[in-house]
Amino acid sequence: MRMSKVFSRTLRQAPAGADSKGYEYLLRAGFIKQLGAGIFTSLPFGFRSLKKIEDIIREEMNALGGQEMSMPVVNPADIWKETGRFYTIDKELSRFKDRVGRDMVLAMTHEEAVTAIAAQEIDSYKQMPSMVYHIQTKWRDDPRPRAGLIRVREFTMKDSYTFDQDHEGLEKQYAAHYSSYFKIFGRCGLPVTAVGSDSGMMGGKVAHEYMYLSPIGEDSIVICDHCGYTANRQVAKFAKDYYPEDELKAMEEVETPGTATIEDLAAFLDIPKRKTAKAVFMMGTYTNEDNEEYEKLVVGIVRGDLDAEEAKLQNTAEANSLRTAQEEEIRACGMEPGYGSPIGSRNCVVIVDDSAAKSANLAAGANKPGYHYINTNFERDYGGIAADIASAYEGAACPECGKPMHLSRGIEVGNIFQLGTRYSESLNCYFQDINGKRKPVVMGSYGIGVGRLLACLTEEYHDDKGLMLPISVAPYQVHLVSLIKKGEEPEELYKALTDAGIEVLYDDRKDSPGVKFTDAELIGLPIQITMGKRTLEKGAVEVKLRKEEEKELVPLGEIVPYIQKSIAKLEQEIKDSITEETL
RNA sequence: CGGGGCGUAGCCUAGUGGCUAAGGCGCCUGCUUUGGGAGCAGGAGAUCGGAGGUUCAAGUCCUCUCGCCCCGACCA
Repeated sequence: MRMSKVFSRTLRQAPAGADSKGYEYLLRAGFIKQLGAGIFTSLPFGFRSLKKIEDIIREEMNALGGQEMSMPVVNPADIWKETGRFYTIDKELSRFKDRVGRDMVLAMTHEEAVTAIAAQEIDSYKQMPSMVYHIQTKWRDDPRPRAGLIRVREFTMKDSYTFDQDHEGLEKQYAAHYSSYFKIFGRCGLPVTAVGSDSGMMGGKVAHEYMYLSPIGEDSIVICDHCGYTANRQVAKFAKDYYPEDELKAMEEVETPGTATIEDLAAFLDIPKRKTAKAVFMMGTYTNEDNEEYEKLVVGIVRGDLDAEEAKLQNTAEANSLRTAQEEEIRACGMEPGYGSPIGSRNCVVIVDDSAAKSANLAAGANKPGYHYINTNFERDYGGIAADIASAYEGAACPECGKPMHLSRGIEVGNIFQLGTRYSESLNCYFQDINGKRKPVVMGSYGIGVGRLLACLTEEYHDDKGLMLPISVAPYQVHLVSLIKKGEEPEELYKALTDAGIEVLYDDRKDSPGVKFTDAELIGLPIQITMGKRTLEKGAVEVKLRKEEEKELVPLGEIVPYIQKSIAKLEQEIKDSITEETL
């Protein structure tokens, strides 16, 4: 490709709003262009990188026996109604009506579509195990897109789906994906950590997320350096201390003026925070049998020294979603904000973290401003579901080995879910087993955000001059900078390299050397060749790797094999860095 | 959905009631220049996001509206 013909242009200044370096360089180097909030065009450079990522994914999916296909972005709403997600997912799912008034949705994922198709294709155990995938556009009307390609509304996702006759088969395909994903991210050069995760709207039980650790990440993940336990904070377990006591003391109301927070209460009563119980009030959205939505107050109780984890609370409460409750809503259920506890409450779901359930004689709100009870005890004084709803914190004890864990920020670039039979049952995707028995197909679902992966790579691979993407995903392999005004040498070299199958971006522009060098660093192709009068007189060109400072003088006659060797070496470095990971 | 910020040429910005909206980068033409974002000369490019209003006069003030960014809520 000739720089003089490239459709996009490089920018000297970052457009306003480019808040991270990776995003800034993607814009400045002309990889992407924003069209609306969370809506981006991939310009030719960006498109080439994305295609390379897709090809890596494609190869690895094919290696697992996946069959590529393509499912439609627009789905009839019926199938989404059958699985219930038409009703349980909020505005993130865009709905519209076609010309005759039929409900339609823009697919934000394809469990419904793939299951509906599989229901027609699969009817025998002999057809499984089976796996299909596609790399396709998704639309999710996220309330707040941000950080360039990290969180967008329209994006490309690889999603694969597995079909098995039993759970054992699913586990095999799941484990195969688990390893395959490490290979994919490894081949792209992206370091990732797999963490146990919340299955969220997907349903199902087992799920992992692949996290690129970065301070700009929006997820908090918990890591035990000692034994390797990792989990998204939304589901992270940790070893809790309990404080049972032999004697359950009598509950007693005490006046505690101005103690609406746990800190104030503990100080006022002169007790440690762990001797108190904290209440969080959320409004949960539920769906009844007629698919009508209704709200119910969800009360989470955790011991005062811990915090509640909303995702855990939502899962335990089996709510579609949670939002912070307003004061009137709390009072309507017989509780008092700031002085609240489930004692005497009504019409609400009470979830009690085991930290509070298994600790005795805690101080809790008396549901009356300025008053608390002391010596409250779960089951004696109030009921509810005992579960783990506490949030893991920096230094919390590992649930596996007991050593302190730490928190990190991460960006989710991929996820894998064991769906089970949730979708096959609701969409009637059944098969006959070897005994002729009808059973629902056991499914798995596996995603990778292609654009987000590129965004993470640009966060990982840049310096103060621009991008430096790994050769496996860079838009071209070689940047040929010509400083020659007259003569056919640059054209000949460009042709020789291209003829040898090397991907070359050839800067044939009339601009000054400074402009060309700066652009070459900004775009950051892995290998840079400079052809100038200075070295051409000696019959040589200069070769430099983007990530290194040293320049090499290479005679023109040897340049093609030299570059081929450099490419092979860079590719080998990536291969060598890939570690095998198994579940 | 709550809070904050910003919309002036492809990009960055100035202009805070008064003459024909200013500058830098980029772009076009010509000449010169060519190993680190060149120089000179000439030129094109803006219904100042949109609508309404106040005023003798609005990019500037007011109202509404649309869009974008950030924080929070939310989210695979």
